[in-house]
Amino acid sequence: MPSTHYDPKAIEPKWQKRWEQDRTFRADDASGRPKYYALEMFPYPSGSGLHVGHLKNYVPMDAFCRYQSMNGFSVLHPMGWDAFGQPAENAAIQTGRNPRDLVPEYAANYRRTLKLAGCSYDWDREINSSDPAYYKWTQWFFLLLHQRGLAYRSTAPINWCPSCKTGLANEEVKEGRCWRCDSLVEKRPMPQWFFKITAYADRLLNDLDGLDWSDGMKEMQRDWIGRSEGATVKFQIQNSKLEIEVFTTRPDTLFGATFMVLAPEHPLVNQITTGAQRSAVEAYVKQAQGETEIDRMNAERTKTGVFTGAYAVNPVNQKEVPVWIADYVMMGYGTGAIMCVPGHDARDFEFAQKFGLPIVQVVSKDGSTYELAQAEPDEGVAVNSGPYDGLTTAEFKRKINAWLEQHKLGKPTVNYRIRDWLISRQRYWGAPIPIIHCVKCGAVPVPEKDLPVLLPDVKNYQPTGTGESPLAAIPEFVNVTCPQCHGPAKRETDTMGGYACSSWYFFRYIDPKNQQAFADRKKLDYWMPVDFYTGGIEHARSHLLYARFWTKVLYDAGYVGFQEPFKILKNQGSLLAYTPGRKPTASDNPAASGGDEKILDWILLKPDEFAKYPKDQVVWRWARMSKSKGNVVTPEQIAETYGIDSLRVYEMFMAPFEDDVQWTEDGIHGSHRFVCRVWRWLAASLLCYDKDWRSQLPGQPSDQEKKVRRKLHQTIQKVTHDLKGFSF
RNA sequence: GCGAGGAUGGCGGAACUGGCAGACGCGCCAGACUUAGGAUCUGGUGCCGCAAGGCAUGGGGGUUCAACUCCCCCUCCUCGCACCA
Repeated sequence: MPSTHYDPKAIEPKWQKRWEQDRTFRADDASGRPKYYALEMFPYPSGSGLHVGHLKNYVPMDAFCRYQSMNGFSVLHPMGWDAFGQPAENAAIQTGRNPRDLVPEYAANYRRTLKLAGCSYDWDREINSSDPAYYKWTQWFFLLLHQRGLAYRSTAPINWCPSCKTGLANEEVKEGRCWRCDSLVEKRPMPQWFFKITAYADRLLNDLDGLDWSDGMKEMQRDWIGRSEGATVKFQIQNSKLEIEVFTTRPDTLFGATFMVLAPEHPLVNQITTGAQRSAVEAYVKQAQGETEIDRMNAERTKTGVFTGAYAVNPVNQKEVPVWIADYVMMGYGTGAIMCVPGHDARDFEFAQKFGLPIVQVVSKDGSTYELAQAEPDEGVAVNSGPYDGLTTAEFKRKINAWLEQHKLGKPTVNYRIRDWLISRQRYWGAPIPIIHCVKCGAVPVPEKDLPVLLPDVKNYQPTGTGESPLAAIPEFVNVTCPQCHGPAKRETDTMGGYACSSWYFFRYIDPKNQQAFADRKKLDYWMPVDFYTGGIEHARSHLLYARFWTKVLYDAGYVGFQEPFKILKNQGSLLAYTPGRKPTASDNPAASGGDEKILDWILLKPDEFAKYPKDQVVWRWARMSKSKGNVVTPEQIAETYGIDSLRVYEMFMAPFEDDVQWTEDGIHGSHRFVCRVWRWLAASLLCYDKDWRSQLPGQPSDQEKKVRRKLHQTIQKVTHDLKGFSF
């Protein structure tokens, strides 16, 4: 009989121990029950441990899993560690210790806190992506992609973080800065491995329609894939055999193309530039090279450019059009060259005005011609377009595409914004790329039987900055024989970026100890796909895109029978803590004096600074809870004062799962009182509980009894409805 | 600029397919218990009004017996992308 006094310190350890002993949350592969796979994005273990903000993700899913389990589902709810990659390695570098030693310590700490928080994980399935038994299969995936022609090596200018000293995928660059350290990213040409995610662009786009994800999330992926339909058109250089190919979404405006612009890096620039213009062009190219990505991408900037001296011929009307170079054209998109229609494109209009280039109207609202005060990008009726006058934009596009194709001057083309996934990292802490470079045979994949390629244990793991990973300094690792010709060869020394590990981890939970395959097919068929996935929105364009890509590759190769790994996805809001900071001064903002730092509007005060800082100048704000801001509350603290259940109630209840929550001590106090009240009420009810209640039911219930029963069922209905909607 | 989401008491937020607006928590008010209360418990609490009653879901219009919910216009907020041709 429970006491009417609520004593979490007696209740919670008792049950946590029981769960541990009975392995209550073990997922059964052969229960015969319908399955439910619930997953939270696995964390990278860091030294600062878990705080109550992290639990905002884990606790609601935990409650939901318990509910599903009580409803008869066989629930798979696993946990593991995203232990390879920059986050873990940077943390290790900061503490001056080896990530190999740190990861297990940190993981143990996380595991302890999650158990304290009462989370119902099947710990028998715990995984660690830096474990050779795990990364063997990460390497196997590399080989699978390689075998299917989806992994290739290329020397192209890539994103380079000068502080982390490694190449980065496009998805790891935010506003021109490194995702881990915020440094401005540079361009460096280096031989690197890429995964051909662009080959899956259309499928990644189309299959979004069937997913139960938020509109915002799907839209972010659509934007990132960036499909646009148009045409490629060839322009002949006057008095030359050379031609410039452009991509345009508006082939119907060809008659209004009065000049062309090439990106400064375009390979034809050097060949077409005339003697008179050479020095001006070279100076401009040099200047453009010195600019950072962030300068280049700034749309507010006024247009600059230089005439190459060359002219091209507009294929539809044979008019000569001058060819310019300008940095508003990006080499990485389309063909790196554009035809310019100043009448109907704002950027071209600005450029034409500045350099006195002709502006011709070819689209009209009503079929009449009039003076253009600005570019008119809207669709309409063709004018000044010879035989096409009077056609609507859509008709014109159809006809001109056919004409271009017939005369071999162009063709309908689809372009994507997404680029291939750069996977090489010049860093120690990752899965070695399973490739051997042989002078005779080229890049030879390591035979599957030789996997895993073990990451050597080294003292010095710091990134070198030379463009080579620290592994290049280990002769025993580097010097091998070629698997094909058995001649001397050298191992690839780059490692894979951490996103490789997280692109398939949800498969490994299904069969975490399998040594013959990444997971058993029967088990995959039972458990996959993930029914409900939660995690941070910051992975919208990276992890979630990569994982979908790899799943489709597995499907194509016949390893799985589904094409989408995550049916339902929700992104948790953050936990915000009221945090002291100060207003920045001029010296905090080097940007104002031409530096490259971000402009700051608030600088948080660490606890020691806060103690010294004049109180009347402190500015308080709600800021995301994090160890680095010094505003964390730990689950241990709350467990001590109120008990974990009060914390769990608070985190689930204070706002919808996807919204931010402001952490207040008053709020947790209220949740605690609520839990106390429930306990007291329940304990009191149990005093009058009659086990034999069924036989006591009256044949004809009184009105009072009917009311009680109605209320009971209304409550069941409401609670069921709320839980199913992940609303607490 | 483009795209997505949002706006409900003093505060966080409920309200499923249109059907009693404001669940629950904070705060506030009153009472109980106390030497004491920044503890605990009980009750009350959208706004105006003594009351009857009236007014209320960012603003304006519309559909409907009925609108927080659907449609149109506007304002503001948050997030994402941003010279992508």
